Amino acid sequence: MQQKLRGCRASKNREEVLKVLEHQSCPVTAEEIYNLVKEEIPTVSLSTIYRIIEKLISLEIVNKATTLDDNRARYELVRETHKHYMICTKCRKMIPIDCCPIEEFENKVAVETGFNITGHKFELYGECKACAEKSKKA
Amino acid sequence: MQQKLRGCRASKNREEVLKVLEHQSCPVTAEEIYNLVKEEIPTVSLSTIYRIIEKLISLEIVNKATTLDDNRARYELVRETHKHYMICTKCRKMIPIDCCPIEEFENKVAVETGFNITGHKFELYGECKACAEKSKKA
DNA sequence: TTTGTTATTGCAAATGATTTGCATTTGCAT
DNA sequence: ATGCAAATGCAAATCATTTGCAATAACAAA
Repeated sequence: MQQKLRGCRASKNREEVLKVLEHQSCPVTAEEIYNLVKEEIPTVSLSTIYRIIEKLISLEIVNKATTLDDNRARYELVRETHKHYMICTKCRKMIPIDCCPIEEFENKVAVETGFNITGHKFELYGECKACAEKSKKA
Repeated sequence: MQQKLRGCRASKNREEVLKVLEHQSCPVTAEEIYNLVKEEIPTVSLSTIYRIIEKLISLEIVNKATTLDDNRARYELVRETHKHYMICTKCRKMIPIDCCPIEEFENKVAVETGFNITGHKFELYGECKACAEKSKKA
């Protein structure tokens, strides 16, 4: 991680944001990051979190993602293999999906359309097991 | 369209919103709808547009979509065959893609995970032809 | 270690999209 | 025509995110 931070000062806040992000298995909101960082550094402010995230995004260390009908952005570390998620429309839980059906499709579309494709976004929506149980009982 | 509107009153504003949406080939923002409706009904207010959209979504006549690092929601009519888009990261233009690689994948994931999948969202990002030309010249 | 430059920070206020309260108007069933 | 609930316009509220500014901290150079 560190080697990418050229031109930046190693602030305590940023170190802590990175530590928090490393422990996440699903994308988190700025406020969630804020609350987790605050446990270690109580004086941190939310705007600082936003500025750190902004910088990490510009360094391509962090990804921003928005989710259908949730109007807050979520962030996650850029990893070697990117992930997709199933999102429960009831409890909003995000469950990672292992594989990605898009990559080969991208090539096909690129050839057919001449569009220079650089990325994609893909999410599945539905009801998770736990919520399905609940609605059966009710 | 009309038959779905049970329990609702046929207001002029809603008729006009539906008419506007029928003429779109790509999802539009609330403000874009507002401006188009205002051409016919100058007294309409933006909050009314938001309320009409909300109702149309709950009736499953309209879909809401958010797009990568664009913080305004976009709306489109639910159609028999759903569409996906390529989005140019430079000019923000949305170009419809004909086919959908997700549907068969959905079934596979459903079986493997027990997740009851009801829908998905999928977008491609890249540079459109026009923007590619421009950056070559520069 | 001290010093100077500049990135980083906290705070409060600004912004932009969307939502809501409320009093008024309208559609439609009776 | 009458009454009631849905729909509306307006202004104010809300929520996530951004920004201005003055104070602080990191780090390179002396």
